[in-house]
Amino acid sequence: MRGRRLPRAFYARPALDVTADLIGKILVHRAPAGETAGVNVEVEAYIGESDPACHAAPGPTPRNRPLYGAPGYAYVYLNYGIHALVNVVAEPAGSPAAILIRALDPTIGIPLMRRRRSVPGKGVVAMRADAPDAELCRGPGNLTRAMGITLGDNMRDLTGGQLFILDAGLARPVAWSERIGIRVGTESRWRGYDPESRAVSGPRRR
DNA sequence: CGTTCGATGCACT
DNA sequence: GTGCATCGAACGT
Repeated sequence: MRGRRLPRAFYARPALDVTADLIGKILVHRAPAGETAGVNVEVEAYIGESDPACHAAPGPTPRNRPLYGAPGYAYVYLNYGIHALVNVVAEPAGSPAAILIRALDPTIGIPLMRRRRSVPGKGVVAMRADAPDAELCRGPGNLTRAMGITLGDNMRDLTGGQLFILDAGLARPVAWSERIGIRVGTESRWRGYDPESRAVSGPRRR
């Protein structure tokens, strides 16, 4: 896997710019079990205390602390008591914003991803063995499971650890829509995705 | 095709 | 005690 690790400056920009530029970049996780990686094909921005769907909406709390910190760090939290969801902190420190990674096009470590997904967990059903590769990282909860990303990765520095994002020079088209799965803040079309990828979550399948 | 619903942990009120 | 930035099985049409 060739490419340049995204520097802090990439993340220290307006969240929507980061969101758009994240599509086509490669999320990499080097774990003891092996390396996994995939191309970002679906991401969502959560921006500021005025965004009711953003975890910063209630103001600073212990949980959302990473959002207020420096950009280029991971924000991982437990959702529905079951899924670890991974975000990338954007914008300068003090401006709470994050981009949720919702789907990847798997490129490296596919057997390892398949192995992880095949293990049933708490409230999680094992993925069918005959499921296509595009299903491995389709959806934010599925993606962290396949990549081996856990709550222990919260606040990890994406510019200097085993979890990082690579610019491999891939060009992917970007389409925009409303964010998925939220009950407030649905007006904002802050979901960016690659309309040509089959790994994108949501109702559009085939 | 569509909608409903249970599993599960915890931050926040 | 309430409500999730989910997932997939089970059901209805």
